[in-house]
Amino acid sequence: MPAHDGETLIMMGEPSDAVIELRSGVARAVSYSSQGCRQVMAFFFPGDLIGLPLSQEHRYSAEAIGGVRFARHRPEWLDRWIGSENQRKASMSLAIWNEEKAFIARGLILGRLSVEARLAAFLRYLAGKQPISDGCFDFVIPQVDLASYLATSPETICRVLRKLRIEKVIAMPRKDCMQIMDGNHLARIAER
Amino acid sequence: MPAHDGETLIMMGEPSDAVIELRSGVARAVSYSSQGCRQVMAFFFPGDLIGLPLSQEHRYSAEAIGGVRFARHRPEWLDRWIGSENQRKASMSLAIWNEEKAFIARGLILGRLSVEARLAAFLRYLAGKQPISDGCFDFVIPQVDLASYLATSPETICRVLRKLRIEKVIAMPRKDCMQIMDGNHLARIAER
DNA sequence: CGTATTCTTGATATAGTTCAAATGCCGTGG
DNA sequence: CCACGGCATTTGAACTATATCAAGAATACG
Repeated sequence: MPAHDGETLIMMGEPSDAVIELRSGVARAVSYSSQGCRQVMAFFFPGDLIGLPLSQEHRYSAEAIGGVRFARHRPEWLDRWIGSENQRKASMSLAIWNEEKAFIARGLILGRLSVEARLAAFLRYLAGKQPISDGCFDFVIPQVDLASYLATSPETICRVLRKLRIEKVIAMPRKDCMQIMDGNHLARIAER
Repeated sequence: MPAHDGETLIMMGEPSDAVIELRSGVARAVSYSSQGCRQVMAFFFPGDLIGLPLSQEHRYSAEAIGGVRFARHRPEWLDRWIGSENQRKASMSLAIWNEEKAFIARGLILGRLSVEARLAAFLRYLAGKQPISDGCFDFVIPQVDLASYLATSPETICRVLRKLRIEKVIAMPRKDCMQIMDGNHLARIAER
C-alpha cells in the first residue's frame, strides 16, 4: 500500500494491534508530549518493522515522509514471521533490537555539543541506511523534521548544510539528493 | 557482589557472555567512540538487567557509580529467568524493552533546546526511578556524568542546578540528596 | 496560476562553551 | 589524627554558537 506524504501510519496512544512493515521510502517516529510538544524521535527505512507490540499502546506515531509503500500486519503475522525466520527464537529479539538501535543512534548523535557535529554524525548514519547510486543518496527528510530530530532550529539546519556545501564536505545536486564528497572530513566534524 | 565506585562491570566490545543484574546503587552505560570520545548513554537502577546478549559484543560499557551491588549471570541463566517468569514468552521482550526505554528516555530528554529544560526533564525521570523518602531521593550521579549524558558542560550543570535551587524548584540538603520542591514548576521548565 | 509550504538569509540577543582559578571534599599514607 | 594530593565542584570573565524574529525566495500542490 502506498501512503501520502505526511500520512499517519500508526498513532501514539492507540492499542498496538498492527505492525507496519516499511517497503519503501522513509517514515518518522514522532512523540507528542502532554503539552503538545512534538519531537521527531527516529527515522525508519525500508525493511524496518514499525509498532512492535512491546506495550499495550504505541509509544510514538509513525508518519510517512516520502515515497512510502508499506504493509500493515496483524500481530499474529509477527508470530509467523518469527517462526519462518530460520526457526531462530532470537528473531523477535532481533526485530526489537533493530528498533532499539534507531533510538540509541539518536541518543549518540544528540550527545554531541555542536549542531555541526550532530548533523555530520546524522549524515553518516543516513548514508549507511540509504542505498547509494552515483555517490548520491535520497534526502527526502524535510529540514523541519531534521531540526526536531537534532534538537535545533530549522534555520540552523539550513545554515549548517550551506556551510558544509561551501566547504565541499557534501554536495546537493538537487534538494532531495545528498552526496558526501569528503567522508574523512565529515567524520572529523562528527567527532566534535 | 559489591562494586567499587567507578568499577567497570561490563566492557564495550567484549563478547556478551554475561548478564549483570543490578541489585542496588546506580550504574552508567558509557560509549567510547573510535576516537576515544566518551559519552554517557544511560543510567541503570536496581532491578535492571545490563548487557543483554542482543549482539555478539556489548554495545556499551557499564560502570558502577555509587553503592552498587550486583550479580553476574551466565546467559543460560537468562533462559531460566525467562522461563520462571510466569511462562510468559514475552518476558525476554520485556527485558529488552526495559533497556530500550532507558535509551528512548535519553533521546526525548536531549530533544529539548535548552539545558535547563533537559535537566528538568532528567530530574523528573530520575525521581520516577529512585525510591523517595522524606521527599528526598539519592543523587549520586557526578555532575561530570550528568553533563555528558545531557550533552552539555559540567560548569553549565552546576550553574543550572544553582539556578533551580535559588528559584526553590529543587533543594539539595546534601550534595548527594535531591528534593523536588515545586513539581509543577519543574514540569513547566521541562516543557521548554 | 495562485496559494501554501518549505527553504533561505539577515540582524540581534542570549544561552552556553571555554579557559582559568579558587574552593571544597575525600581517601591515603605518614 | 593530620597533612597531602587528587578529584569534583564552584565561580568569574570572555567569546561564540545558536535561537529567535522577520522578511524574502523558491518550491510544491491543487
